[in-house]
Amino acid sequence: MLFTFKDRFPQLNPYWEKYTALQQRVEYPAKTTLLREGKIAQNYYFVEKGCLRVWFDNHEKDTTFQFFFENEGVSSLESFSKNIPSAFSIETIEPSVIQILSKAVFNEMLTELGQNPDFLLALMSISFDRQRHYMNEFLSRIRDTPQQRYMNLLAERPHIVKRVPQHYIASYLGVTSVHLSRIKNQLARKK
Amino acid sequence: MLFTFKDRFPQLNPYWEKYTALQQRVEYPAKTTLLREGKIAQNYYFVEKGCLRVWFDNHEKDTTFQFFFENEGVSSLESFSKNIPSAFSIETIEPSVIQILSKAVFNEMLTELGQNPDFLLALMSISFDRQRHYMNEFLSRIRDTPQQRYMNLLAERPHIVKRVPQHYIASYLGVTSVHLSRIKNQLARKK
DNA sequence: GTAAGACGATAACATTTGTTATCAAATCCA
DNA sequence: TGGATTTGATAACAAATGTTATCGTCTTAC
Repeated sequence: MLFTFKDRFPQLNPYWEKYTALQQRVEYPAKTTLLREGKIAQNYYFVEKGCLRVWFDNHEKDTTFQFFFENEGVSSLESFSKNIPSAFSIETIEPSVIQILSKAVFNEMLTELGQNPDFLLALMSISFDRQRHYMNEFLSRIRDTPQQRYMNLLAERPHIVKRVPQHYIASYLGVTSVHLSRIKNQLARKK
Repeated sequence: MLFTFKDRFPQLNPYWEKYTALQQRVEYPAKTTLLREGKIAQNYYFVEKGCLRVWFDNHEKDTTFQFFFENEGVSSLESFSKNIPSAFSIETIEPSVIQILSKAVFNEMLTELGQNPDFLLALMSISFDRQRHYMNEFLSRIRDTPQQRYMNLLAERPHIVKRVPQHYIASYLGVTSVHLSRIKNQLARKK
């Protein structure tokens, strides 16, 4: 699945710095697809400025399941490492500045660091964290009403609600944008 | 999460046989709780005869997310190995004969086999399989309508529909038993 | 600067699913 | 065996959510 590297394991930062130099820095306009569902991931993307969303095609509608902002990184780890088609797409929401780490550089990194226990432990830990993250995402979809999910988002990650257009929020909550409008209306009324 | 051992890795069966001897064999009536959500798992359960369901409390309702039949084994691996409260309950559906592997024996096993790469690889592989399994379960809940989920179940695991009471099937599909009746009615009509 | 498109609110209506209640059949158990 | 419980179907109604359409405002692109 997805993974995020930088600053999660400070002991790895020296290594990271070395490979940071090998990254490409690219500016993309809004709504640019970086990775298309069904394609094989070739890069790891690190957000310097702007924001991304990760989504999959759900019978013609789209289901967003994560947003990424400055200083967060993302790839389809499964696709990236096993050369299998990605289960989701990654695209920019705002015009964004992205640092790209290519698979070639990543593989070089793996070769060099693959024997380093810190590195392997970091990889595993990242992998487990992501598993837990997605498990909780999905559980929340089953347990909570869209309204509860929206209130959680407001309380815990208000920056998302501020920066992301409402129909993507709706797609993340699992409802239509019309219904999200209703939810906001109800909440405003209650106050 | 849950995990299943036996026969998935034939190369481990010799080891398994040894510990099989240390299992307890217990008969339980129907609807007996083996592990209660919130408690710390003390055992691994292997179904010799009968069937189990795994479920969690979802705002007073129950959400079933897996069934286990003969020759399948289950525990809350996270709870079991990290001594944290289990996220779900395990209970019998039919009167069942269960083989119990205690945590003490499991730990002994770990000590003895923890250096065996086959064993470690097997553990990791089992863990990844389960992750994928639950990911797909949850994805199916988001992507598919209850009717599609029911048809999948009929097509892919008809034994479940045959043996498990309908309200558990409904809880597994994520609908009320009343609605499952409606779904069955619609499907019958179409034929 | 202006036209086109994106975004968000709202209304009217449709569809899906839940809730409660009732009934009949099957099963359990004492 | 016979009463209690479980299981499953169905009806009537309620609640949640989707669909389509309209409108006003705000952005974006040229």
